[in-house]
Amino acid sequence: MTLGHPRFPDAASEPCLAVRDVLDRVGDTWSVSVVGRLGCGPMRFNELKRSIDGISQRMLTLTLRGLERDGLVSRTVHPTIPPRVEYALTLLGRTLLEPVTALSQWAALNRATIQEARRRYDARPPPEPLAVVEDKAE
Amino acid sequence: MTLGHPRFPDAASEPCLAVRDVLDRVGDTWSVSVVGRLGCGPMRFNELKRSIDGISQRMLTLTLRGLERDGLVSRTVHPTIPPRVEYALTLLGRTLLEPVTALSQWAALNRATIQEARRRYDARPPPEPLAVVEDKAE
DNA sequence: CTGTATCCCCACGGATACTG
DNA sequence: CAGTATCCGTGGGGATACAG
Repeated sequence: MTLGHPRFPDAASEPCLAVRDVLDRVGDTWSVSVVGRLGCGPMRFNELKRSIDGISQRMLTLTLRGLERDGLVSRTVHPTIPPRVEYALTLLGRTLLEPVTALSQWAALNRATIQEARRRYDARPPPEPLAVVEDKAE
Repeated sequence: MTLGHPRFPDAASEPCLAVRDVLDRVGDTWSVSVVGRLGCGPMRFNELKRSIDGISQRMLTLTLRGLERDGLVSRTVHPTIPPRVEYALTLLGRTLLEPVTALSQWAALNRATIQEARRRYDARPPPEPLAVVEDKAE
């Protein structure tokens, strides 16, 4: 039953489905950034907004709501004037930080390689004009 | 310089940006599934298509092209009739399998918890009708 | 300060048909 | 078998304005 190529454990048979779950949550444009920032400690709304480059108010709210909904982030309102709302990772949210960090390290490590591969790929001549399509002078 | 709450290493200052890179590649609907399947060994196009539930021909092609472009997947054409094309993870692609698996394990482990959190969140009464809006009988 | 509500664009991805 | 081409719907996300 030995095969000619290395086999990983079924590291990806049903786990695949599980990954999609996480990615559906964390794969969007902003969740990781938010979780990342909160990984450094609780933060207020505008503090987050300022520290995450390019995020809109709307998206920050939506992202935070999503994370809160899934129990990854807690939201604490201090009923003062002006209002003060603090967001923080929950215990669950912090455990997520680990695999995400692993991913980020992989990314940091291989970013250059990937960009190079991409560059090469893009620089390839298109396969061929296929059949010469009789470009008859109209 | 001690603060009142646990601090993670800057696990997310610039790494954040790196993560986005990976997620832009792997965060889409199908990449992880494809990489996952290929983690079990090389496969042909339709073999992949059949083994990944719900993927369309178009998306399989696009996903494979993307992964190939980034040097994560190799594409080998056997010029026979009918054509035979084999896809496989490159070395780089295999290293990606690791952090992805970590993520999938996290997902598998916490899926139930998250769904429960989600259920509770959704079952919450809407904050309030705000101010009673004088629903005067028109 | 911390949001919600609207409008609007466009990229992702499905369905289908055609080709080497 | 292994794609490419086309059409099209949906929703993610930006910009802006308004509200408690």
